[in-house]
Amino acid sequence: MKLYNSLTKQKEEFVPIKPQEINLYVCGNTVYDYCHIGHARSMLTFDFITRYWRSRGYNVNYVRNITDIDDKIINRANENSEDYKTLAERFIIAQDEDAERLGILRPNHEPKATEHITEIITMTETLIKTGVAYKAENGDVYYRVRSFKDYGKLSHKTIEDLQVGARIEANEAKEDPLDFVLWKAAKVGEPFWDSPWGKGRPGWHIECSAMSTKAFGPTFDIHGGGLDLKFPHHENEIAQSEAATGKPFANYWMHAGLVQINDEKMSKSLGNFFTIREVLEKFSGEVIRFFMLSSHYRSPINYSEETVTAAAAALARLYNALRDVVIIPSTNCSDYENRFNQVLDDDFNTPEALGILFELAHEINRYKSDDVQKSGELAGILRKLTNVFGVLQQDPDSFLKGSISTAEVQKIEHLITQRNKARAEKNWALADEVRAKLTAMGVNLEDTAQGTVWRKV
RNA sequence: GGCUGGGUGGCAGAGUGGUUAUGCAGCGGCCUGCAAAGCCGUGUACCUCGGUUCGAUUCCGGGCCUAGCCUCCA
Repeated sequence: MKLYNSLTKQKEEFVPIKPQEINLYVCGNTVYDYCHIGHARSMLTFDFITRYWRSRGYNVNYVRNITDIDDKIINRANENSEDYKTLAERFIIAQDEDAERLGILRPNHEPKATEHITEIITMTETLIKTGVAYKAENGDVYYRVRSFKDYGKLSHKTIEDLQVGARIEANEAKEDPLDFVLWKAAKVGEPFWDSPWGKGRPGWHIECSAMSTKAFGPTFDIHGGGLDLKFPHHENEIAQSEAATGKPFANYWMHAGLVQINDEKMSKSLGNFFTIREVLEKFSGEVIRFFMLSSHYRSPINYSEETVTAAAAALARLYNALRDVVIIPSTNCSDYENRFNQVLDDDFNTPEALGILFELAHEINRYKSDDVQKSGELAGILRKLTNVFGVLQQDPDSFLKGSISTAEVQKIEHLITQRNKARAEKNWALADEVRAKLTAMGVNLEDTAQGTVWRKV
């Protein structure tokens, strides 16, 4: 298995610390709003990776944290005159709903920052003792970036590089503009926890260091997250954790590419984002999944109605291949499966794996009419492989017909009956007229040997 | 300005030192009352300039363009 490691900027042979066991920590969301499709991409990427490794027999311990205390949460709660905890809980529920609709499996563990205050304080104390952190006059505790000699090893920046761009903000009590906050002194009216430095709350970066260490110990296999977290968040995590424990932090770093809108990064700060629930009004979760997995996880992906519509058409082709085939479950390892695993073993090349799935669909279609056994077996393989993608597990007919009301189905079927009657009478004009009506309703007809079948386009 | 990526056919998107990605769209054919779906066939695609090589889209160097990071962000 080859894995691209952001730390070394190379594909490396992946060797877990314990054979067949993988400890994976991924930065989750700050829960102050609904998730957008950028969050979806990150969640989907690591969901896929987890599913794939499990299919290969690895025991994956997947931990994805929840940041439930943060400036943005506090601000939003104030705006709403709502308790920060209530707000966070609300959006955690929303996130779970969104994830479920995208077919994202629950991680093994979802630690919350507010449940790790003790660990955070302990780690911060250690850092102060070690001399890499200090309490400033304003009550904040900062990390002394220059004290960590490897600082920049993940983002491949030097202290000098960073210095040029560093901004010095007013009211900051840092020794150096590069330093970052570990503990924030509470302002009036803000939620707080008691600490050796007074009432306050944790900085963002230390949360992940504390939670990952709590979950896995000082060193673990993989740390993941969106590419935008590489600097400063992940860089700071390394600085904190390695200074505190004296041991290497994560062995491999994986970063998911960003979702773009019109070739520009989508983010809340730019205001050009779509929430998962907005997108789900137009497309099914399965289509979104398929869309996200159709480009490589490290590449940027352009979200637009056109690109997702194309993905929907492609997925429909796969379902179409499965329609009217008696699927024979695949038990042994086929050639297709070997190739499939081979490309995925190369840093999760999902687009190439998809190519194999389409090849399979093509073969199923070819054998459909004259070798039912063969096409059934191939269909079984297709079903097995797409299970890893988390798509193509529905009944083909249900997928192709979409989720529509029984009343509408009845209406459609009534029109089809009408048309078939006209066809039997060779009244082509009427038949075509009825079909035009159905087309207008978004219904596509296929007259097959077994009768007329329909689907939503 | 510095640091990372990327520039592939109409679009999306893999990959490779010489031979088909794949999907959508297009074109011709089969099938069909006509369609649809499917099948068969079909595209002188690899930013640019040099270098290495028998041969480069693929390796190396320069240039141009583009995205991300350097500030909260999946």
